[in-house]
Amino acid sequence: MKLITRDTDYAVRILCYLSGKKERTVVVEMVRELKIPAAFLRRIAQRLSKAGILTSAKGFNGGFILSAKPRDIRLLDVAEIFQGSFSLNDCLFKRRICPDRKTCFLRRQILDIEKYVLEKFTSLTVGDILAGGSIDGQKKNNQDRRE
Amino acid sequence: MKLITRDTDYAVRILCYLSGKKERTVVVEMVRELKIPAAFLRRIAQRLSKAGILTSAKGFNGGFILSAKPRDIRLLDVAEIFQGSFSLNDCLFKRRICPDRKTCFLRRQILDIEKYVLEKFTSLTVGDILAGGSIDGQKKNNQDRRE
DNA sequence: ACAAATGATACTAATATGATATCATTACAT
DNA sequence: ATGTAATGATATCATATTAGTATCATTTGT
Ligand code: FES
Ligand code: FES
Repeated sequence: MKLITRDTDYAVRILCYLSGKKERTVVVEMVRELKIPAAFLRRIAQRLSKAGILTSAKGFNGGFILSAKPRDIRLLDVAEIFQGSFSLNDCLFKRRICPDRKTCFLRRQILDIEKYVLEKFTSLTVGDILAGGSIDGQKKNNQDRRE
Repeated sequence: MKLITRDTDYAVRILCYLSGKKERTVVVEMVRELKIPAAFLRRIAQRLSKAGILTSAKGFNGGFILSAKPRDIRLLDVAEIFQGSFSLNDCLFKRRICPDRKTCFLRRQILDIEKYVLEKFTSLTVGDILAGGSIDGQKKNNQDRRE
């Protein structure tokens, strides 16, 4: 089971890479550095752009650039582009099988987990990922708190 | 995204239903009550049986019965039968893309979530689900604690 | 021997994920 | 204005996972 799908994964990489850039960056360059299949990377960049996370420019000096600072790009927003909204309890009502969803204990537990994931993914930003990767430590507090 | 797949979901229902039975119960009866497609329900019961969670008997007075008390059947064990082991961070190493997994902050976060889910699913038993569904309240404490 | 049950297993269908390919559009440079 | 370098939009294909079906073999009580 995957919490993060490949597209999201690639998207995060792309965003991390672009965090180090001040100017627009072209797909071929990203491909060179990130080793992601070109056509796929392009489509991902396009979706990020459409979602407003990247800003793009066509034509000669075109390319992609972050629309916001790394620490203002939340993992949740990125993940939702590719994986839809995070709702973990598709479990039952969809097909109306659970006898009584109001009192369903299992459902409450899953909602709890969902809440936890949501909090993590909301507080986690591209900036955090970058900082955690190189600097390490100290960054732990802002997500060690639930509710 | 689903944390619990349909098979697991059905399995839990089956287990809950069988919790109310002292004698072996036959597939057709479960189908009648649970409205799960017969062939599918049967296959699920068989897998539960193979995993030792149900005990089965062939032939005339055959059927399925719980192998243990409801409160000793953990959701984790059930889920793992149908969904494999719970590891949420398939994210990267599989294809060796993440530059440095030792310091990867994102990975640490996902491991955190994984741990949380594992704890919930380990402490949650069929007994809890039953109790939560009918009695309500009071049962909350044993899973409101992480780590 | 027969009927009632599960055991084992192979198959099909639908959906989600991962990846590719192609044509349209824009923008700069000459 | 024309060519080229870029992204935009979209259609298609491939693979994996999930959901569900079908069938034959085996066991057991009467
Ligand atoms: S409502 Fe989801 S398991 Fe009961
Ligand atoms: S190791 Fe999984 S995101 Fe870096």
